[in-house]
Amino acid sequence: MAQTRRERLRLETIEEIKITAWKQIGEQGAASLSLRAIAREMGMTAPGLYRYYKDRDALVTALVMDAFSSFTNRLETGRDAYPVTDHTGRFRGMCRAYFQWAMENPQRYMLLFGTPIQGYLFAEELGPVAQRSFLVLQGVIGEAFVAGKIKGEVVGLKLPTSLKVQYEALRKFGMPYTGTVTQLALSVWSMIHGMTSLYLYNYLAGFLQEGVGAFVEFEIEKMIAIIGLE
Amino acid sequence: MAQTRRERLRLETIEEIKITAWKQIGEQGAASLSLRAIAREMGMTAPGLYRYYKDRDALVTALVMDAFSSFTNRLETGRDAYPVTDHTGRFRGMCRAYFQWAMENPQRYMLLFGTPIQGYLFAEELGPVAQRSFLVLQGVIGEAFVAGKIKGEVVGLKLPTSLKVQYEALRKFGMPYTGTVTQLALSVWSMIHGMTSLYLYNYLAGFLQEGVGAFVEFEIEKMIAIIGLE
DNA sequence: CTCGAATAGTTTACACTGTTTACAGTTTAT
DNA sequence: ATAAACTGTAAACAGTGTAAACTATTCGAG
Repeated sequence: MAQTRRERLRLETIEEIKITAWKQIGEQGAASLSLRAIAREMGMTAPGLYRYYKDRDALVTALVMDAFSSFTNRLETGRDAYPVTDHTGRFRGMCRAYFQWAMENPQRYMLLFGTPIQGYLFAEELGPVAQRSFLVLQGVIGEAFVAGKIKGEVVGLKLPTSLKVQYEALRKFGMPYTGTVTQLALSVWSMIHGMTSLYLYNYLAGFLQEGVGAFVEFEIEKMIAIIGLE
Repeated sequence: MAQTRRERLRLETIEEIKITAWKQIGEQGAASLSLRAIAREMGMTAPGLYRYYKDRDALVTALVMDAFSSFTNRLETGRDAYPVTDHTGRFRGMCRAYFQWAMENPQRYMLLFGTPIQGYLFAEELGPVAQRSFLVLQGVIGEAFVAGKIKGEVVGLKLPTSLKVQYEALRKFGMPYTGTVTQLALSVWSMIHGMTSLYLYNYLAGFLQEGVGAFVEFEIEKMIAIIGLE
């Protein structure tokens, strides 16, 4: 017997807690997430939740992990809409997926990449999950690089030795690509994240009413041109 | 008599509240800013603070405004370390100032560009102050453009009409530069903000221990090269 | 200088929050 | 059937922001 009745109920409750939490985050933002409100909506008392999560931070960590895998899955889906040989398409698909996921899940994105909530410190177990999403980006660029499809002048720009040293050190810990690729990936990530978060925090609203999509599209094409993706 | 005794004390108290608030934000982060804690440290009771700020949000707004002007001043100082004819220098100086200010005032930066705290909605009176900091960036690029010192191919990339239309509409509201300049400025802002916030939120720590400075420097030079600043 | 008004601050109170402890009820395994 | 494990509640503690009532101080005008 794989699963007793109680175990099943337990998993369902854990799920219901998270669903209720996301619902409230969607309605009122991540910062005002309240255990008591969750319990209230679930028809139970607040201390009961402590049977499922050690404390508020543990719940937040679980939410962040779920959000990260949803996010990463979306990046992969966007990438895989194009064949493995179409490096430009895969890059474009992934970038679009990034921004679209953020637009559809603004609160979730802020939870991942915004100011840590209420003294919430990045939990230990979160590292690997967070890196997985970066690996998608790095992979797209890395595979293009390996295939010789990155022909922009940026490749020529010599990395300062201080950076090269650090990136090379990472290779001994399993980093699969060269320093140039890592630098490019971090650069692209910064750009996409910058556009996304400026948009989500309403700093672009004064300049672009409905044209944010066009702005992002344009900048994606610019990145492709700069990298020299083929 | 320019200022009565009571008026002087009042201004001093307002100042002391803000100083105390910044002290606590620096120690424990912006999210856990507490009126009661501020009052406690000042040797008074919490409701007393309401004589000076309508509520917690009003205090936050005041803090954000102060932070913005400190930030903007720093950008201007960084820019003005180079003569008006040295557009590249001014751009570089401003970018460096941006990142350095954020590194020295991480909590302040997060307050400006991070997730809005506790249902705190961007206050009305904040718009102009926020835009002033963007105008510095736009001005540096705009002046270079006017002087014909932007010779990169990006200038050639044709803006989609949907974007062009929006930027041109802004010109009737006092926007001093062309659409190309605005697009470039928004792009550069996205990049710097992206690097800065990824760094501040510790997402770069896994890749770059002490080398963040080198990373940012490198990307600044890349932007200069891409824009074709001379 | 005196008196009424404005201001500054305290006390008290309310409605929230996360969390702990002690206890009761239910389910499971032996 | 019984003991152990688990799930939940009730009560309580220490925080929080904020409102109302009240007191003490300071100010400007007569």
